[in-house]
Amino acid sequence: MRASDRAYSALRSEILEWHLAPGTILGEVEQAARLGVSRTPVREALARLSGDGLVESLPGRGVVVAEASADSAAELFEVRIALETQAAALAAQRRDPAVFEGLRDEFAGAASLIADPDRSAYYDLVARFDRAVDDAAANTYLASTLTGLRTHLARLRRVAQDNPQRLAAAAREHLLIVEAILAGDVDLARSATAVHLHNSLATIIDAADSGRFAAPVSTHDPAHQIDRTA
Amino acid sequence: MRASDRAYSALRSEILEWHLAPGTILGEVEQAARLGVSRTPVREALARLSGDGLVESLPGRGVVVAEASADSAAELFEVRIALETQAAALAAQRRDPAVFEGLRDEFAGAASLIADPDRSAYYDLVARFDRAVDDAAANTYLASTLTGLRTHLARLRRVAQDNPQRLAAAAREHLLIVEAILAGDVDLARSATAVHLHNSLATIIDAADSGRFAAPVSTHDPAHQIDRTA
DNA sequence: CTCACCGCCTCTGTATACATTCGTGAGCCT
DNA sequence: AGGCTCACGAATGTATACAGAGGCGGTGAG
Repeated sequence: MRASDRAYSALRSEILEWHLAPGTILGEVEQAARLGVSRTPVREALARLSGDGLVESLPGRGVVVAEASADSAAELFEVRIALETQAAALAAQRRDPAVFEGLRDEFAGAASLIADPDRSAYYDLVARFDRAVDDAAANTYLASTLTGLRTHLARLRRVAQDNPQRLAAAAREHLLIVEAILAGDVDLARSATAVHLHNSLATIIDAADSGRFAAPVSTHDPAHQIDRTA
Repeated sequence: MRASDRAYSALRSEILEWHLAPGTILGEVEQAARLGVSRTPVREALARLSGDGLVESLPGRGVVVAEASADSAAELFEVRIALETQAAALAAQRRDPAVFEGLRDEFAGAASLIADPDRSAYYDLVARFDRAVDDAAANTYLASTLTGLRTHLARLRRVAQDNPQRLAAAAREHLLIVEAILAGDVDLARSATAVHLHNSLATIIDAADSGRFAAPVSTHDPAHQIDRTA
């Protein structure tokens, strides 16, 4: 694997998992030393992250980790609802029934996945659902744009933890979307997706309002963290 | 201006203007020599172009200019319609009337701009309209995504030349969108945008079907050296 | 004590040298 | 004659050296 890929992956997951807090300055030399590569791959990684919108390159201040707020979540969902509903509608027209029959059964039995304190199995199911919709929609622009948006979503979800009740409701909403796609019901696929995303956003806004938004998680060596309180 | 910015701008316009045909291999050394910079800024430019989706980096074959077909135009518009309608709807809610009153008058008198064989004034008006909608929608994700999509559109428009009748119709469609936004009519703004984009795509598909899509490829013009004094 | 100016110093931006990998072509073997 | 293998070469990927610009701190003056 290329050093630039490793640098990109490392920085990307650290940002998504809030090990690197918004506002953190990512100096090339510092990151190169920390990641054990030279400045060149770090530069390439930072350029890719900038393209993803995960970092901003401020003139004079270098590259900093982008902000993530409840406001930006609302903006994100204004775009995401428009695109996911379109993707669901296209998927309802073009889907391969076999794939979504499998997903229907999985979402129908998702309760056991949610019961597991480690929810990675459930999130994995959702990820497979997203990919199935993207594949069925058969639109590269749509898929790549949605992938970018979901990246930002993953960053927000980290702080606005879903509670079990919400996850159970989300599973039912997903089930309805899958059934609509299976039935080839374009309008219902669109509406069910809009409802699901509306509720998801409401959950995030709710978490933000109750103050669960501000706590960045850091399991990393504090020596590598930059003090933002100064 | 940085050398990497110059390299990016130069390559970007050459791709958009079809001076670099789809499938052209962009070797780092070759481009560095041609543009008069070293490989480092060229690498950064190619990385940004790859993020824009204007080039693809094939493993082993290097970086090649991305394809552009009528099929990809259809895909592009599936996304673009979803987002532009959303942007128009948001703009109708949040617009500053003064800006759109000015645009309304300009589109109402656009006939003279279209009559001009050099249509850059008209295209400039459309670009200002797009920016005004983006500003009014007040959504950074939406704006940046649309900017990316419009980049690809500009590449397609180059080969599917709009005819004067189509441009006149487009100006009327734009006028209706502006009026809807001014009136704060969310549904009409959405619908009028959908109609406009539907017609735009139809024009492109039509151009493709009548063979006007093929190859306006110019020869390799060494005069495209970038101006280093700028 | 505060503000402004100057200088240092670190940072980014660029160029270039080096290594590694992959494609291509030729030659040999089957 | 065709296919496989090896070697050469050119390309990318990486590291590092160098230059310029900008920020920050120190010092001096008001």
